[in-house]
Amino acid sequence: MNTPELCLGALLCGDASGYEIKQRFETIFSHFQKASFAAIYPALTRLEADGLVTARVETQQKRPAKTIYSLTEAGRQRFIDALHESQGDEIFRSDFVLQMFFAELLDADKLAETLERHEQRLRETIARLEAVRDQGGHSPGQRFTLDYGIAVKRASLAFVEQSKATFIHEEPEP
Amino acid sequence: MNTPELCLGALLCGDASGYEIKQRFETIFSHFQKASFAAIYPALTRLEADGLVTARVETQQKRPAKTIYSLTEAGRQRFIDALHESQGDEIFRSDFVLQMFFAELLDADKLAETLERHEQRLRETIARLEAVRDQGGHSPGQRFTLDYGIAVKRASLAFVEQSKATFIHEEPEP
DNA sequence: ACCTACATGTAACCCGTTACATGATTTG
DNA sequence: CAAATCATGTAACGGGTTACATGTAGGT
Repeated sequence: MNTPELCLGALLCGDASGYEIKQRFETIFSHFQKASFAAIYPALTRLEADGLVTARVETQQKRPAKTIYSLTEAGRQRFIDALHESQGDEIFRSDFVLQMFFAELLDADKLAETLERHEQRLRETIARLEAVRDQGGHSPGQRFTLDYGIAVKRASLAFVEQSKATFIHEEPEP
Repeated sequence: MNTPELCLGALLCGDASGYEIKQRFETIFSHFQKASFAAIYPALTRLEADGLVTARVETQQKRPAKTIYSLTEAGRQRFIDALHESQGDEIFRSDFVLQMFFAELLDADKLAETLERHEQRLRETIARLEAVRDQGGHSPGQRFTLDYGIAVKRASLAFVEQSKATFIHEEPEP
């Protein structure tokens, strides 16, 4: 799925501006999809030209005006079609795992930092997902994605914690 | 890490042709990095021009001649530097998780197929990683990446298997 | 004074993918 | 006899990123 299609998906959760769509990518979608402003804004312009969304401008006091987009019926259908056509492909690329593959070539310091940082990130991701989950109000599908993310990240964390000793040999403080 | 840098890493495991480098991406690197022929071959040409690898042609009977690349000391150092500079970034994008997020919009059939297919893929990946691991001869770092992959994929599989009942309601065969 | 949040956009660039082209040999 | 494996490459295209540009309001 490319950015325009993902924007349709984001709008299925309710009308939103480009800025707000980006926020959805940072919260509910954050652990399985990404999109930048530079991809979202042109996508929305295009989707409007194609009749898949409609736009209206909302002026605010004390805030810049924003353009709110709504799915049209065609847009809704387009997204559902795309969902059905999707083969469920996944992309995973990890420089962390690459670093560990070549752990023997890393300085002891860098190796320790790498593991530490990765643990940290996993803990942050888990905390963020739990926070979103605990807000409640999710459909079973949405709930699945949150719990799935939490389960997988927890397994990663457990494995890293357990393997740490193999790679890091505590030195007494001088 | 981009394709040229990854090729240096692949060559750290021993001299290889472009074709053989691709095979390394399909086996030992397969669960955390990807590279296509169309990215590898130009990368190798470039690396040679930059003095990071050397090339020699090896003729074979009954097989096309192949160009074997070897890391130079500069190439080896370049890769180690890149490893140290890496922030361990990860990219994960999953259309499967997206489909599950919108599970309520999918046909019962498509939903069942989606879950089934994902389970299948997870089992295949686990089996492939176990096969590579059981060949033995890996450094602790390499071993970590294999075991990490297996641990994470098993957790995913367990979660999907356990959640299946929530989404699929077995209908008696007509 | 400075940074963050809100809000939208463009231009240049990079990297990688898809598809194509070629050709021998082995396996089913 | 078709398909897969071995082996290398190019050309066109597409998609997304980085960086830039602009401006207000509110918090530290």
